[in-house]
Amino acid sequence: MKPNVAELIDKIEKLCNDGHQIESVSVLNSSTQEQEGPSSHTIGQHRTRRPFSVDEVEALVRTIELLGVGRWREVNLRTFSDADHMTLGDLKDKLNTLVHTTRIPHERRRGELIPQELLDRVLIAHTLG
DNA sequence: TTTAGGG
DNA sequence: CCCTAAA
Repeated sequence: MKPNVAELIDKIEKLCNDGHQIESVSVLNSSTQEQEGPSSHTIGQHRTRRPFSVDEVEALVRTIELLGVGRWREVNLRTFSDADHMTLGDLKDKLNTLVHTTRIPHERRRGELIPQELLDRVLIAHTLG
């Protein structure tokens, strides 16, 4: 039988984190603050790049599985409520890139649930590199 | 204001 | 990430 989500997530945490586990699906400002710095997200014509951490991707996919595709507003509130630098568009864009980088052929109409296949592939991708 | 797509 | 027509 193929490994379930819980196992994959657990494996990821052990490989990527140094012990900072997660409890629920919510954003955690772990040590993925990158090299930007506190004042990086300041003004400017455009926001600076902000790579999603593995935890953020995990939280995003899990929440989408729960609510369905297209409910970015809800996803944002449920999972990235405190992440001010996260916009609804960022969430939408992230799902698009994930689906494409993992090469998952799948119609993502509004309200449709993201298959666990996505989470699996995403986590595996992050695990193997 | 949020969705949904293209830029 | 940004821009923005539609809803």
